[in-house]
Amino acid sequence: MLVQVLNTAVIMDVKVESLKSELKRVREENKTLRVMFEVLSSKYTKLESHLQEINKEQHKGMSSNQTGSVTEPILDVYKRRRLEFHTAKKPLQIFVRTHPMDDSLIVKDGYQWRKYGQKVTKDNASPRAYFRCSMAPICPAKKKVQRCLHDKSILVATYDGEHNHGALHEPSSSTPRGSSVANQLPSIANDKEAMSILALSGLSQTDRRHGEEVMHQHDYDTNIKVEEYVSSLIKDPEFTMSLAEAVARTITGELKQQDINLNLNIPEE
DNA sequence: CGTGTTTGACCGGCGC
DNA sequence: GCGCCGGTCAAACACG
Repeated sequence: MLVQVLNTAVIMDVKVESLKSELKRVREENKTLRVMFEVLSSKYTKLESHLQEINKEQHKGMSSNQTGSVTEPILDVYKRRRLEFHTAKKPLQIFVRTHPMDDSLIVKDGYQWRKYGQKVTKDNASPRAYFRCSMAPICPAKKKVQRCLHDKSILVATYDGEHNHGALHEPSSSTPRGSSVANQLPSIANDKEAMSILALSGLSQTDRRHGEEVMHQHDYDTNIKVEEYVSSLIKDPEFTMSLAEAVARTITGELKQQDINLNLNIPEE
């Protein structure tokens, strides 16, 4: 009799444990799906407004051009715009969050840069620093670094020209000069500061993990594409806002769940 | 002394 | 033509 009761208790314990782990798994999945949904709905809203804009333009075109010329179908216009967007030669911009107390204009990107000028521009009180690549004797690559107008802890690096040399400079054990920009050599793939680019946009833990996986590939071209994509997302206030809301909701949701767990006496991980 | 930074001067494009 | 402004040059300076 006693043995039977004990057996039942053990079976119940096992069931409770499996249910707890299942609950944990579902909670994690739910969290991920919620963030994904927010991202998707944000993109959908943006696309919808974009489509409306195109429709308006097409109506304008039809009313101003009613002499019988063939108007471009909406989808063709959209395809053409996408093509224009992707082929447009705009300078690459990356955003790097630095320590608030750090007032240097140093962006660690794996290349060796020599500063050749500094200017205060009209649109931004923070000075803009000009750098040239010093890894190769005649490398045409240049970059400009300036603090963000709205957030002084963010550095905006604008890249011009392409490097005419291949491999990135590996971190050197020797440190020739303390304050030199040339000492900023660590590869972007291993640089936590570079990863803060991702943190800027308020991405979910899942997205950050994905970002880290991508950034750990030792392929600079891929890194540049990721940075381009991330910086375009950062520049989109709608995306940032909806993500911030999603994260806030996730956090409040978790707090509520903790309350439920306390009431049910379920331990939180 | 070599290498990199700082900073005022200079140059060229652009708008009026 | 003129003035503004961003980008570059180069002499002076700093540092190890």
